[in-house]
Amino acid sequence: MAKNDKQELIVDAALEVFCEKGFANTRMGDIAKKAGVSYGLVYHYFESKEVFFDHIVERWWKTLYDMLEAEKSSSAGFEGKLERIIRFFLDTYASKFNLLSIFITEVSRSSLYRTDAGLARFRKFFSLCDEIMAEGQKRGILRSDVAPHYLTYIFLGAIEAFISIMVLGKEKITKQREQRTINGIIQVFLHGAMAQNGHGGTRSKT
Amino acid sequence: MAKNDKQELIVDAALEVFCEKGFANTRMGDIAKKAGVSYGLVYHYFESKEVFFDHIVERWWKTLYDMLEAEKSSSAGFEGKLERIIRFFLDTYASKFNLLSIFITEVSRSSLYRTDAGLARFRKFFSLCDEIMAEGQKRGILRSDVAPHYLTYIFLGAIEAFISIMVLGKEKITKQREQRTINGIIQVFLHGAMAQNGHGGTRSKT
Amino acid sequence: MAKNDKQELIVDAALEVFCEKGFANTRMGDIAKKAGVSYGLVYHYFESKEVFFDHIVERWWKTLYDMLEAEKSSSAGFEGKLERIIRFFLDTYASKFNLLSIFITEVSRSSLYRTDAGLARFRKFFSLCDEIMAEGQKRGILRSDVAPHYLTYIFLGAIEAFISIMVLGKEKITKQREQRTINGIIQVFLHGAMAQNGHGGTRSKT
Amino acid sequence: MAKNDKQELIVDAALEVFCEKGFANTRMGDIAKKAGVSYGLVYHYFESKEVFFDHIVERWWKTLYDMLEAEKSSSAGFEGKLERIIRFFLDTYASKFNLLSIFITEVSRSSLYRTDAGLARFRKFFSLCDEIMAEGQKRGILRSDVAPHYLTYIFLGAIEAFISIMVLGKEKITKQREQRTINGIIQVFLHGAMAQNGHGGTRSKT
DNA sequence: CATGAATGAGGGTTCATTCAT
DNA sequence: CATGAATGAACCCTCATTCAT
Repeated sequence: MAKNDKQELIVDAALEVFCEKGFANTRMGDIAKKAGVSYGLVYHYFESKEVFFDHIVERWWKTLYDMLEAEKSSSAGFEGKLERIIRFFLDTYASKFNLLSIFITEVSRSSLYRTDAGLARFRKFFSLCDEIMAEGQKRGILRSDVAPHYLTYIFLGAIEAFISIMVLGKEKITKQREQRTINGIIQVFLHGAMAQNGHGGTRSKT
Repeated sequence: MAKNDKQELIVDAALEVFCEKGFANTRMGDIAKKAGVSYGLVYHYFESKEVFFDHIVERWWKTLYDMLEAEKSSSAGFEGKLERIIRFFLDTYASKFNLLSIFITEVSRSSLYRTDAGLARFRKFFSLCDEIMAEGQKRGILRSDVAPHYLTYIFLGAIEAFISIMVLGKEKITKQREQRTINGIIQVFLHGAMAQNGHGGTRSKT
Repeated sequence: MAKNDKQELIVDAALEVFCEKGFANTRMGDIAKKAGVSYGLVYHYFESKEVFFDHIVERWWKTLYDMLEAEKSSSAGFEGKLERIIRFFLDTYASKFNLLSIFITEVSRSSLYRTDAGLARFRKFFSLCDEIMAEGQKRGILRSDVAPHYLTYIFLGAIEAFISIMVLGKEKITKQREQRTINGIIQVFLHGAMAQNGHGGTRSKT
Repeated sequence: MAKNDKQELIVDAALEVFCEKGFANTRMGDIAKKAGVSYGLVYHYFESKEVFFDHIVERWWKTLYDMLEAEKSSSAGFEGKLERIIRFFLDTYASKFNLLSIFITEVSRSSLYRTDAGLARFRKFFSLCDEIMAEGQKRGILRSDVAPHYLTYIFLGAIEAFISIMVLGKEKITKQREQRTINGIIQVFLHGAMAQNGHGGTRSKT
């Protein structure tokens, strides 16, 4: 446990530093200093800077996949799935800002991740969402004249844009704002941005 | 003219190398070599690697702003504006892949750009789009129960997600695919992803 | 102790190289090679070439100040004080040639030291000597119709000229020559260069 | 004449820049800019930075030698010779500060000048003064129990110390101060720093 | 004479990584 | 486990110098 304590200490420090300075500008020494451990101990646990970073990112991808898998398998209502996906990101923003910030600024489209492995991670993320969209189509909830991955791009793109702006501006999030954001995205995603289509105003004022 | 030739040569080489390797992994020597000029000449034109990169990025931001300003001021139909915005990105993808790739992977959310100046660039980009959306609301085309910047996030987020996937996968784009993408985004953005709302299938099969 | 060993090794090597080539023509690699350590170790102990040099120079100034402070506070005879000051420089010349050579050629009047801080160092050096001269005046030993700092300039100027010539010519110094030099400076400084003033020949033949 | 104009313009600019930044920190471009000429023109007149600097320094040495030769050959009174030597430096300080500053900080003891040629320049300077001192001894004015070069060191050392302090502090010089300085140096040099030796107060209050 | 674009060797500095203690 | 001294390859940048125009 003492072992894991130190290791966790280092990981937490890394999250902070990677978030604050970015991968390229983070020194292994910065992490050690922030964690309050010696220089070499970081190398005791992680063989290299890159492996260390991958370790962190990998954990995040897994969390993301797990969440999406859960929604996919779930028998819950479709709109609820969308809501939970959005809420997942917003909750993570509130509780693990560093992690989400790293994901947005260093991973999601970084040139660091323009390898086959990186592309694969990314595609799996979108694929899982595709399947949820396809299921929505099969259930007759979503229109079928648009390919499911188009729906995915629009839905995830919207979420990412929101999160990105929040991350870059280090904005605060409140429960109220969270709900407004969820409603806004779902409203427009499902019913469109056009006026007078008869459902826009019924749900909420965003 | 001979003067600008060399400088342009260097800029083109830089676009290629920055695109291929990313800012952090680009060596000034790589750029010089690719441009077929001496090491020092790069510094004759650009005082540092960072300034050089900024120069490139700044030109891009200006192009982007100009395009959005033009749409904002234009008296054209609203849907046409949306279409031209999307088309702008897709055309740039086709004609200046390197530039757009750099924008996506190194700029749009990069930690490099998490400065006040960087944030300002970003906000101006979103702001201009906000104004177009607000105008759509005033014209009665867009629903008014959603704040304009929400619409912006969804619209631009969708475009960026499309472009990102294309950039990461280095995908080819055809005229046909371009049109399908434009229609897809506009359809879902304006009319929503839901089935049986009566306008989805009329425009095109995507 | 092993720790200080390496550091001391590097400092000694630096003294040699700075002395031989001067600050501007000294390469950090030269120092490392001369010390028999790796390139990076120099930077482990000293953050930059300039800081390293300052560290060396600072130690020297301190030694100099300490010596002058000691003479100032001492209750010894005035002529003895002058003699010990001169002897201090000649002894340092014999035992730490490199250090004194660096002081003469790189510090004492170098443009490197034309900063406020550099000027302050210099003035403190002269100030301490001023006080000793002023004390000599108060004791009635030195003439009072000349400002003490004039006396300082002449006394220290003489020492520096001697040392400079020796440094530039890399001359050997013997005990005999040391004593002759001390006598020569003191004789002329105290009794003047004129003939037939009745005290020139009594002390020694220089 | 137009030719010499440009050349002189460049030399003057060089004096300013070398004085302000020192040899090592002066860029050929700085000189060109200060002179208001193009980069390459400096090279049209001076084949290299070092040759350029030598050219400047060489002119100074010649001026110095000429002055000392003139005093040596002159049949004027000995004390007048000393006075004119001191006055020469003080006048140069007033009229050609840059030149004298460069001499003090970059030449007189610089490691740049620790070559055989440099040492030779220096020795010739001292030698000429030696001869004047020897003549003073032969005339029976100066004491003969001290070797002439000792007298030289003390006399020139005093002058250099005065000038150095003035240069480092960029001090102003007035006619009055000039005379006081001359008297002070000559008084102490000739009659010594000791009190009650019967000639201190007769000349002036310094 | 005059310009300034072009060259490229060289130097200071960084920092991931290793390893003896 | 833990430390931090030690390594050295790599990279950005400088700037004296050349030369075509």
